[in-house]
Amino acid sequence: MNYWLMKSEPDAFSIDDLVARPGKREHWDGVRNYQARNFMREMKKGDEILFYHSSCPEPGVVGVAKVVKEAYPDFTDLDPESKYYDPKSSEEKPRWFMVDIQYKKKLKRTVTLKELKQNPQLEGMQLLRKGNRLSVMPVAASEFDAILAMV
DNA sequence: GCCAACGTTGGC
DNA sequence: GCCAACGTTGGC
Repeated sequence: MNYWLMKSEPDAFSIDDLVARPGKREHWDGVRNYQARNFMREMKKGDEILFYHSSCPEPGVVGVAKVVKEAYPDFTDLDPESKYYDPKSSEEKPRWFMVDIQYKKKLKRTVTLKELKQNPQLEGMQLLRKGNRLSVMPVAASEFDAILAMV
């Protein structure tokens, strides 16, 4: 099994929004970065995901989800009304992909970015690299465990 | 709101 | 293929 981290702005879609969805699952649409897309295509059913809140008063890891459907075309890129519309995508040659994720748990409290930076076990974590802007990225099993142990 | 650090685009 | 200009992300 592999581990991942996915960022979401809680104003747009929070861990609580995931809980409120039917079946506590949701398709992760709107990723428009090739590296992030490629990571999503590597995801396997059952992989676990750290749910991260970004661009908010307290950025950090807030919960865990799992992959319940592997990568398939992100249909929002075909919809001219969508803000994720991409005229260069087509049904025959989809450009963007998404996965479905399902809620697993919410942490008792947010493990903040600040704390992550202070944990020596997490040195080298991709999230903490300077200038990192990826919204989807791999997490080492040891990092995943270390973060959950911080709660 | 600022700004660093990217990624993308497009002219050449 | 280079690179300047531009747009976006995301912490602060």
